[in-house]
Amino acid sequence: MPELPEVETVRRGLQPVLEGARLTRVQQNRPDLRFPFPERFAQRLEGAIVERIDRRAKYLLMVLSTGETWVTHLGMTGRFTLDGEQLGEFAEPAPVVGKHEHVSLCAVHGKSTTRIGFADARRFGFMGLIPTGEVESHPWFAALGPEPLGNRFSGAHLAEALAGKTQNIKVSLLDQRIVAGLGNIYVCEALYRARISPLVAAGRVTKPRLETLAAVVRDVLNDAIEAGGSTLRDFANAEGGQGYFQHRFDVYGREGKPCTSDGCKGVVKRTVQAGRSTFWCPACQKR
DNA sequence: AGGAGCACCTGGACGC
DNA sequence: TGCGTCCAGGTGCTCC
Repeated sequence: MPELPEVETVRRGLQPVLEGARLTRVQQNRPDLRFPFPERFAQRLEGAIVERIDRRAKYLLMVLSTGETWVTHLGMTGRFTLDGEQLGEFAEPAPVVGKHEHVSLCAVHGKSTTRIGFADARRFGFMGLIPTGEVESHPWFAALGPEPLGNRFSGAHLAEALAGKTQNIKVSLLDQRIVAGLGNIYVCEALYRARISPLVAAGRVTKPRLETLAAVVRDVLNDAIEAGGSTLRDFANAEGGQGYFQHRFDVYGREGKPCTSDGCKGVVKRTVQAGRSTFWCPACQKR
């Protein structure tokens, strides 16, 4: 399930193939994903050169020579494949490429051509084409909070954004207006590392603890990006597509298992908040 | 206005 | 084995 680190891993994997490449043979296989594709989507990509690939929160931004930016959100199960091979795989079985492939195209870079596929079984992903100068003001981006790995994200920012909030800290951190790009997994992991209870009201977390939280959010994301990088290297080195990477989490998905903290006798608990599973250690995360 | 709840979608896990 | 049920979850919508 792609969260920010997985999207960043995919970005880095696409970069050498797409940047500077001309898009050809673009094929769109259905009218919609989560939302309808833009009008004349394939025609507007055809022949364009990808100037660079950026990322904002969990969105990939392919900046095109045509003045438009091709925006892709991977949703839950969106994935790019290069020449039919999986890119940036995380703890999931190899996909059946083809069955759910909704977009395919070729990236021509000098004399080499790479076939790129986009598959998305659950179709929670979506794509857009936005004039490059209007990306920031587009509804998908206008209200987004700061990048958790950027300079604007800090304990002070959290203190300001969460002041007076009675909503619990777990659900608040999932709010993309407060910080953009955190999903369920890394919010659980970050709260665990910061020893903050997911149940506590966001506005009641003290400033020093928010400083810690901001720091561990960066750590947890950077660790995952690093792991993703090694996944990509393994993937590139692997013959026959072996070597899928099983990302390790301290609490996520570990209900009933012992807490991994030194000396803690706690057991990881699953609690549902706003319809989402929260995994946490009630012994370590007391307030 | 902020927050809660739900729709969207499919595959995998699990129980009988 | 096969069928039914539940669960995963990011975003955007509706409703209070």
